[in-house]
Amino acid sequence: MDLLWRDADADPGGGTRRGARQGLDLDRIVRAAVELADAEGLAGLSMRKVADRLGFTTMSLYRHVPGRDQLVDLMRDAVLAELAEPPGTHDEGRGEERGEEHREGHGEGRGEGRGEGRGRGWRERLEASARQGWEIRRRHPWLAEARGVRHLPGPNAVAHYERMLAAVAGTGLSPSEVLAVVNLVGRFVDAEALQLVEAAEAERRSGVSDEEWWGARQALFERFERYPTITRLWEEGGYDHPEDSFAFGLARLLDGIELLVRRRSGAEVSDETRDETSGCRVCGTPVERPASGRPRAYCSPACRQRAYRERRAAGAPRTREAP
Amino acid sequence: MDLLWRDADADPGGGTRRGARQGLDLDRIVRAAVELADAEGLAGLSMRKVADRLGFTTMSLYRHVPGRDQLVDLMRDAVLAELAEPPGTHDEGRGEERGEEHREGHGEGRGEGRGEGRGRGWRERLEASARQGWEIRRRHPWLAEARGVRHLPGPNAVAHYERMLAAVAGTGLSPSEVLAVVNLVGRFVDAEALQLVEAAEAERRSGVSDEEWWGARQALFERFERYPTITRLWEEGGYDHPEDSFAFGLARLLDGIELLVRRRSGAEVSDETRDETSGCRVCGTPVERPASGRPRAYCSPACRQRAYRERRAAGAPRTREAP
DNA sequence: TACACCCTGTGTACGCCATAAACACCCAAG
DNA sequence: CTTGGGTGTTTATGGCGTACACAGGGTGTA
Repeated sequence: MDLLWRDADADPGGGTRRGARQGLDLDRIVRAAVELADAEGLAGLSMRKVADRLGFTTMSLYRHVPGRDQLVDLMRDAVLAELAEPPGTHDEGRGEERGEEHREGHGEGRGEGRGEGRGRGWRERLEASARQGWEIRRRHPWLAEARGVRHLPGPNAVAHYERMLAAVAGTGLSPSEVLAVVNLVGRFVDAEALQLVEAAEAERRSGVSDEEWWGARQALFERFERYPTITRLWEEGGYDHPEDSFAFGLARLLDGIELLVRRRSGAEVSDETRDETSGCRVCGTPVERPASGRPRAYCSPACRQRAYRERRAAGAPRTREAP
Repeated sequence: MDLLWRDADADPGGGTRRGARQGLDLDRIVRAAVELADAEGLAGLSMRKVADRLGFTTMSLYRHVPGRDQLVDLMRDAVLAELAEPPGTHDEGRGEERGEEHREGHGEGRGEGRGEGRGRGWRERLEASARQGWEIRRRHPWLAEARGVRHLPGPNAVAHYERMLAAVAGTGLSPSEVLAVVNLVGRFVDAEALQLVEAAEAERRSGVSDEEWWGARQALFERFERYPTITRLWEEGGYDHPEDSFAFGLARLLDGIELLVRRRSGAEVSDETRDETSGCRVCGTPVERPASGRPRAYCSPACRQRAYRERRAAGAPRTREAP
């Protein structure tokens, strides 16, 4: 914990920090561990291997890190630093290389959205955060494996969390709903990344076991005659050109969340929220914008009326039980 | 693999199966292992402990099971047998006790839906499958942990998979979309269960480390002053009465999927699909049913018109390429 | 300058894990 | 009776995290 949050504290540089050479060092350890985990997965990470990689004995690590679990916590946060700032906030040019290739598929039809202004749409921002998390997990798949153990959030993790919350906080959802939404999306990203790990793992253990694996698979698919739907989908080629499961899932998820947001607010939509939503405020049906005049907010009189009724009735956002 | 799928094969009962007492036995091993994992999690499962629990030496297990991984595969499928049949298909009353308490919150407003007929709604069926998976994972949280390793699906897993696919297959989505939807929901259930494991794990390691843990938490929350949104949500009580994260997530997910289904088909809605959707066929807005006469299918003339236009334009249901 | 101390790195050791290999037994088929 | 396979045991190997005692060197103080 102290180690995780030791940013502004201590470390004034006055110590023995001289030749910068052979001293073991928390950062060196963490960096070596990250490299190792990148290459061999979290299961392949051992104190021994980390120490070997640095040319020290195993136990030397324990002078700097309490134990393996805490090392993983540190690795997690070290890596999460990569998304520290969505490039474009102070921090004069340090010239890092950065991958920066994302934003490839972009879900479904839903237009690119021209939101550029200060507020941007919550959906756009939430999606961006999710994609950032996804990119990081593609570079460091073990991040997803590090779930399940005692997970102390570091400063970078919290910062990312805060950013996601901030994106959703302006939607008019209740506090607990905001949290639920962000957790949901976060878990989705992790779950998706876990699938990556699974695939990588399978690939690593390839070679000898691969034929056995595919033999089993083959035998399996022969048994599948009993399962009509699987067989049909197989024959129709559903497995040949699979969807991009991350993009697909994210789109569904955001659609579902958007529906909730619409249902909840529907009414007091300030213009900031408004110009990013692309459909009827009530039901989400895409609504054709007239050639001239003010763009329509509802797809139909029925929806407009419904919105009015809700505005009348609801008043308070039903968040907590009123006294 | 052979072990996993050894259902209808062999085992005619003609062997040495006599006193039914002290022989080690695959089923006994698997059962003991499941008990152990239920109690201590997958990490606490070791060949030694399983053997000890049965009163044999460690190595004796290897006479019946190739290794730990395969044992886990067997455990998984053994446990998945609990959802073999969604109670109500032949199988004369065996009088199992069964939990059967679910269906508590049921998402949001969305009416109970009276679907009882043969087809039932795809959403209802998919949701039921998801809840089944969820219930099983609440009984056996290690199921979620067993992801990530090489995962050979057993007959029960495949049966469940088939059931979910069948639920979605009638929606008019493309084959790859059907697969993506089912995978998405399946992963969601697992991810949600993983969170359970995490909590349980934290609870198990309680006692001494708990104060340290909460101490850290406390110190953490003091740092949170830097994060305005987190602080605000905290102060507004969002963390005090959290949403049921499974129910919430599932509702969002299904909403998103339903939107896709509507967008895809929109048109040729056969009556089977129809009487389960509770809202406007196009936009999903809840539509009040008139006191007398045929229930309305659209919330507004606009939506009716839109449906008509799409019906004109689309023609074929675009599910598979027509000859 | 001398002494003490602490910080860091090391070596050894323990207990846990999965599993390979060789051995012991018992029952049934030849 | 011999023989052989199924079954359980013993012993051993190599990997893991980490506790503990120790060593050496730089530093603060006398």
